[in-house]
Amino acid sequence: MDQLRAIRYFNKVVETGSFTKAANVFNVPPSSLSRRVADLEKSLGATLLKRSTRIVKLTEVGQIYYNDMQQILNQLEQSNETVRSYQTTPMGRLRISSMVGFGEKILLPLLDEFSQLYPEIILDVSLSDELSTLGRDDVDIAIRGGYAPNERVLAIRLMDNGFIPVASPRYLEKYGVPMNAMELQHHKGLYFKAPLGPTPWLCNMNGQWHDVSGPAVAISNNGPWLAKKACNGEGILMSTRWALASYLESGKLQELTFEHELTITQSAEMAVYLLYQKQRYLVPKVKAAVDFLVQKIKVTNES
Amino acid sequence: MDQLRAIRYFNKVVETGSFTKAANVFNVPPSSLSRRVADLEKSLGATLLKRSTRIVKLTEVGQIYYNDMQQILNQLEQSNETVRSYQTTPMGRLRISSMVGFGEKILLPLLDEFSQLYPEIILDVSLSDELSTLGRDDVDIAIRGGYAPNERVLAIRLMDNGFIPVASPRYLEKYGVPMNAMELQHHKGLYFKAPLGPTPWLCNMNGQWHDVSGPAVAISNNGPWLAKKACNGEGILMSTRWALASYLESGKLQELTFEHELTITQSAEMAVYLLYQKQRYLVPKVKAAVDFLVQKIKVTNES
DNA sequence: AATCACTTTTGCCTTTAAGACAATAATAAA
DNA sequence: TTTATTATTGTCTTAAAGGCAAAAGTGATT
Repeated sequence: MDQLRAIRYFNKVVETGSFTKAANVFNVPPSSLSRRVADLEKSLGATLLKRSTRIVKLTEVGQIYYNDMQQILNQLEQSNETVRSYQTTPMGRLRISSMVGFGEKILLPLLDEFSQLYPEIILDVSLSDELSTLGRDDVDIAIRGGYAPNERVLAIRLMDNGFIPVASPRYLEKYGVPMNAMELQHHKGLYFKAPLGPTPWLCNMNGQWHDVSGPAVAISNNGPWLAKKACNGEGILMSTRWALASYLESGKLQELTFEHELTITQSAEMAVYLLYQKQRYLVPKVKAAVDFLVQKIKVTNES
Repeated sequence: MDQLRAIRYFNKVVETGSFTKAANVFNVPPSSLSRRVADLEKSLGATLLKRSTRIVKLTEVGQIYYNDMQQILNQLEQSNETVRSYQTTPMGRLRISSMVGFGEKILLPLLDEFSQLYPEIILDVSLSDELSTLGRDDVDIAIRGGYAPNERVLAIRLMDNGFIPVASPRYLEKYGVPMNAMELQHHKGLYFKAPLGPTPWLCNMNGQWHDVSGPAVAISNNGPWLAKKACNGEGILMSTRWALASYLESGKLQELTFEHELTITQSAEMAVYLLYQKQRYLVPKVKAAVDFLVQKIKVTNES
């Protein structure tokens, strides 16, 4: 029995929920799938699918097996790709996932440049702040704020992701420039909502954490909208330096500095990380993109 | 092409270093392997093996591919086993790895009992203090001191693994009972050598770490030998409570207590952990052993 | 309750791919 | 150079998967 073929059939049946539909995908008659899946079940000594004429659904062990096989097929495909593309020119579909703010501001412009360098690479970019995206190896490169999820994944620190407080000159004129962190409690706040919740204004003074958040004027996960409000003088905003760079340069917003630095989390240092699977660095398209992004972003950031 | 079969052939050729030898394993003519491996190479568009009449060796990408495939075949086999043994009585080969001290003192006696409960399980026990043993999924259950290596592995805390200082009554008579940790520096030391190096006598006094090791009389990774020396009054020994239990009970050795507790490492709390892969808990033999060991050891330890 | 529509399964034949065996080619060692 | 060993190639046989049509099963419809 061609076990792998049987597994591929089985998986497709699960995905489509039908022998007939799965058979169409492979361009073979449904009878073939029926036989192969039956072979597989026989060889495992267990029923994987509960069939009736209308619906096909997984048994309990079928579910376990399906999950495992999905992962194995995935790994196998990746290994094959690694070998096939070994020492070839970068090409093919490159799946990149990034936080939306970073993606819009920094990644996409860089990728335009990247596309010109490697026209044979087809970019497939997803911007999302959901954390789950790298979960199941469905992406070649991910850009996230913080943490390396596991040992097989390599994390490269791209740039600082620390939040800084800013306000428009107009706002500061009207309400005064806060002289120390504690005073912020009496200022209007524009709060960025990160995937893990809103971002309070925190300040560590002499080993003690203080929440110095002022009353909220607006809360959103949309950075540009909050930035616009800040420019309008509607309140003080904490966001990342890279997201605010253009406003700071044009003078529409200005950074507030305090003796005791502000942050938005008590936990470790914030940074933007590029993540990829160690093994996949061998695939030319992945290597090209990792090298390109790291070089471009680090240079920009360190100059 | 039966890709999986080709991969199995390829892997065996790598392992045996010969098409002929590998062919004998599968009871097929060498020509079959030659053809299948050639098919595989063609489908990957890469040469995996550098052949000559005398030696067969991996190419660079062949090495990469071989590593990947070894892991994939392993996973596949485990998944198959999971399904096959689902809801059956515990049976088959169960591979257990343990630290030697713990293995001899505690694990092996328990396993004798376990064997009587589950006669269909064939035990395959390796005692070793090397850390690498769980590395590549070559074991069902591992028992180690500390740390859960990665997310797919589950760690259950079995018992405390803290080191306590002991000496024989004779020694204490002759050299005096040390009244505080600092005095230990003038006492003779028997040092256990853990896999990560020897185990100094450390003491944390008011937030400050002090190395209070005395001059060494003997250093070894063999606990019983050191214990015997301690009984002979040759010096003070630090070892785990479970390893010393019998000597303490018989009065051959007695525990030394100090205001500031002694340890052998500055890092986190020491404990013995039972490790296994989450998924594999579904396999009856693994579940049976995990449940049995946890229950037995926890009960013994908490009573 | 009976029929209908759709899907899976079974039977039978065809096609494809892997195994068997002998012969050939290649090469490291003697 | 010869020899012994090993991988490869050619040809045939055997095993396994595909194709097609008919049958069986089942949820939905009338």
